[in-house]
Amino acid sequence: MTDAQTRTRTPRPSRAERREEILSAATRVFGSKGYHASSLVDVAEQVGITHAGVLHHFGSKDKLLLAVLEYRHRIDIEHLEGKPGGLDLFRHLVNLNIERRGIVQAYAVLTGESVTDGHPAAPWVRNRFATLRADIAQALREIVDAEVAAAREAGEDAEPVGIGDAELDRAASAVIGAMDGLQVQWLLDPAAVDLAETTAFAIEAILAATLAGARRPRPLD
Amino acid sequence: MTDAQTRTRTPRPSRAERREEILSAATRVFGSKGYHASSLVDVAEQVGITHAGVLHHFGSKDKLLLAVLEYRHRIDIEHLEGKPGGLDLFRHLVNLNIERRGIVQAYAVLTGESVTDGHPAAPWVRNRFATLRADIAQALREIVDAEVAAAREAGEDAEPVGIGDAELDRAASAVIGAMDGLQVQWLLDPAAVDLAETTAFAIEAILAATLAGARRPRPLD
DNA sequence: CCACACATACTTACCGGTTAGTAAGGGCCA
DNA sequence: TGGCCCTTACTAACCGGTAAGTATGTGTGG
Repeated sequence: MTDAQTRTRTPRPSRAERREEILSAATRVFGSKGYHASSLVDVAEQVGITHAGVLHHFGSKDKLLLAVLEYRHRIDIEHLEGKPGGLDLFRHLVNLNIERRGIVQAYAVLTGESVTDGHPAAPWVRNRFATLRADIAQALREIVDAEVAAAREAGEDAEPVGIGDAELDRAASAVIGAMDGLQVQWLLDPAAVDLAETTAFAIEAILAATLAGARRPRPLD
Repeated sequence: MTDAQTRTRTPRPSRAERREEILSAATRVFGSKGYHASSLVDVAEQVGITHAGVLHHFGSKDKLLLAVLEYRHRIDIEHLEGKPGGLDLFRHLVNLNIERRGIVQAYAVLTGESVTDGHPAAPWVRNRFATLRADIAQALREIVDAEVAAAREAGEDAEPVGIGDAELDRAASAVIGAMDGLQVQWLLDPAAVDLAETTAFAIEAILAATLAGARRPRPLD
């Protein structure tokens, strides 16, 4: 009151700032130890408060987890800006994971944990997979359509039968699966797996197989 | 004492039988709830004893976990008998997972959980990945060699440059990753993913890309 | 065939520690 | 002064692990 410096001197974090601090800490803790193995005390002492202080902001541990997931999702789409389509989406996905090991670990741990019975993150993860599957299928559709159109324009003799939604969904699931599975291997043994290279290889392989299926009626079997 | 029925009436399970009962129950519990979220009481009451009885047989919760992993591994290789090589290995791997959802869940949960800091199952899972990677790389080697030899014999003009171990390891990692990642998606939403079909598709795609790489110097980039 | 010695399998009881969540009050800031 | 942030203090539950006692065997010597 006496002077104006109180305004910016020791700005006690506003509610929103404090919440972000807690969310950031919780992301770190949940990511490194998993949800069940983490405690509110772990999270709280990283922010410099007590675990009751955390509960003051988020009510319960489950609610904090969901807030963390939403928080990460919000960050992700902020970094994404204008959603890339087609091949750019895959380039983006490959690069995204290399940036920070912590983020990869958080996703891998929480995703793996979510398949346990009645896990609070299960609905969120399920929904995330569905969205991701749809986005990737859409990107694949763009690539396949462009490729088929190019082949047709070039006057190829192959019949451009196109490709159904089921095949695209299948390919999208395979892409997501390869990415997630490789992340786990990489986290456990970084020296044994080159994450970026192997992920790119797997995606290219699936993409090539999908394109092949778009031209021929059926590849093999 | 008065009669002889005491001898065979309630034949208390032998040590080996009891241990198997506990291991089976622990597999079920750890698989459905994860390791950290499970308690020895959970396991014990499925066998009809107390948690101290479980500790009598296995010493500690960590040792029980490791015993469960070894137990499952032993069952797996018993079912495998003479190790199949080449394409048979992949057929086996695809079919293995469809048999029982519980087993898939146990592997998925424990594998995902193992990437947390200092998890007791981490060394075991890491070693399992290494072994699996080597086995699959070997199977791929057989397939590629056979294919290249056939192409050469057919007098193709393509240069059969063969393929290096690094490429095989990369492909093997991709195969394992796709399998594991698809299992997680399937566990979370069985209606959204056809596990067998999508896994087969992914493996075929990676196999085709590997074979393509064995003929041409480099596919794309 | 039996009695005794011993080992095994388990139970009951308890320990120290940790958990999420609640209640109430203190202190800072407008 | 009044409201918000957070701490202190606490509860009830649960955890893995230990210790000690008990029932159920099983092997052995007479």
